[in-house]
Amino acid sequence: MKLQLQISMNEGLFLRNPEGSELGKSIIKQSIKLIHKNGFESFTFKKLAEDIGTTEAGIYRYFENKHKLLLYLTSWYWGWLEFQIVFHTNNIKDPSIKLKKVIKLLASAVEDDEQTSHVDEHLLHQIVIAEGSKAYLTKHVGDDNKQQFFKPYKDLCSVVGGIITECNGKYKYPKSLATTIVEMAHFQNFFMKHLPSLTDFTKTKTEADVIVFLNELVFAAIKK
Amino acid sequence: MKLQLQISMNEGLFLRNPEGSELGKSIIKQSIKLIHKNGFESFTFKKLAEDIGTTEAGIYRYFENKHKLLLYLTSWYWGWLEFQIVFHTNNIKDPSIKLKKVIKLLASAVEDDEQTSHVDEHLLHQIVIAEGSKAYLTKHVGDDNKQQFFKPYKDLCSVVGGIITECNGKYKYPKSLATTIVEMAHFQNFFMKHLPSLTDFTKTKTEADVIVFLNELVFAAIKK
DNA sequence: TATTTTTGATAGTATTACTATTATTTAGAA
DNA sequence: TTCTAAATAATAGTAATACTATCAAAAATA
Repeated sequence: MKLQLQISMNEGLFLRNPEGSELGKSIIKQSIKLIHKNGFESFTFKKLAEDIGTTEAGIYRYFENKHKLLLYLTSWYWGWLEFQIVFHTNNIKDPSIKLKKVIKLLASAVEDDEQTSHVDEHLLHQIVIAEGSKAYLTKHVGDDNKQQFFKPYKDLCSVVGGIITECNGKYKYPKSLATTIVEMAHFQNFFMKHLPSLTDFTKTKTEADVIVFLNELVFAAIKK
Repeated sequence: MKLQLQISMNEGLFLRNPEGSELGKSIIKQSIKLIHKNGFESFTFKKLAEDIGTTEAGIYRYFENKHKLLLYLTSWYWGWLEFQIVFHTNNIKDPSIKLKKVIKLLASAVEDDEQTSHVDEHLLHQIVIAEGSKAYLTKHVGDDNKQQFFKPYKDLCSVVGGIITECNGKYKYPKSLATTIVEMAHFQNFFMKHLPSLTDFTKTKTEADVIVFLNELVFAAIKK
């Protein structure tokens, strides 16, 4: 049996649902490759169109602009990650073990998931590390927020915050700690790779170190 | 006596030193206002030139492109902040008190500093919160790093890391904790303002809460 | 006063970020 | 199978962006 994982997306993010056609799926697939390769700044719909073998206007029928596409990709990622977390922490009773699992999932390189054929989760994870914050670091963050574009991100943080509260109901900053974990899982990975002197992981340069750092940080903070 | 604080800048950031002329200083002054007002994405040299009353080509004589200008502004900010930290923690013996002072300086809204007439530190602080990470979240982060463009940021983190080590010489992750403090001081402020449900500061929405959160986080982590 | 440096004015190019139109292909319903 | 509607391809065009180049005027300096 082959299961297809479907992530429900905010309809405001696209003009036409890319999941609904072959062209749409190849827009997603190739945009991930292209953004990963050249970065979001130099990514254009024209280059994407050439890559796919369609026209610029063809892409615009699906996405209003490249920022919406970035929001789509990051939303997809956060939705997917929330599912991974819920799935992998299912049946775990002990909230501390759950939280450790979550940190591991957040800070580990992701393997490509066969359940979602047109999305390369490994590349997408790298994109979210390097470009993810650009989704909300804009002047229109307020408008985008009103349209619920950050809901998947918020939902994920909320899940993590919930587990923190399960660990220690008296801890006063579960949400802020959750966002700290999520952001730092990415930032420490980015720094380790590109500006290693900002981290303490210069020798090994492995995600495992980031995980230990985050674990110690979090469990010290919520210790009863 | 009026002291003028001069921050030494990496020469690779500009083509002509903006500190050296009136036009240069107004480029700095107005770019801060304009980026603060409309955000970095919609900021162009043309608009800046119109604001100042010079031409696009006039700006290009000082800065190669707007990314270099952003690097210039953020570098200036980190240099200035490092000075503030060294200055305000001078003579403090107890490293814990020092660290608290640092967290406060990092997470507090900055007042405009009269010592630097052409730079509005308050606006610049807001810019660094909202746009600062775009300075290194690029595909050319490696090249920029080779040219030492992130030295001021690294130096600041290094100072903070040093104080952490003073507090507890056995703590294994002083650098990563330092970058966590620096980044989160900004991110929590950003989230508080724009995506408040990601934080626990929804009622008061004040920096004071961020400071308490960071203090608790940091001192729990480095507790002996 | 001569000369170097800095600025202003103008022009021009390639690329980006779109919009619009029409023809062609494809897929589904009758 | 044929008709119809939807999706795509092909082409064209525009305004703005991100620059570069040139030359004259002004200002500073020697």
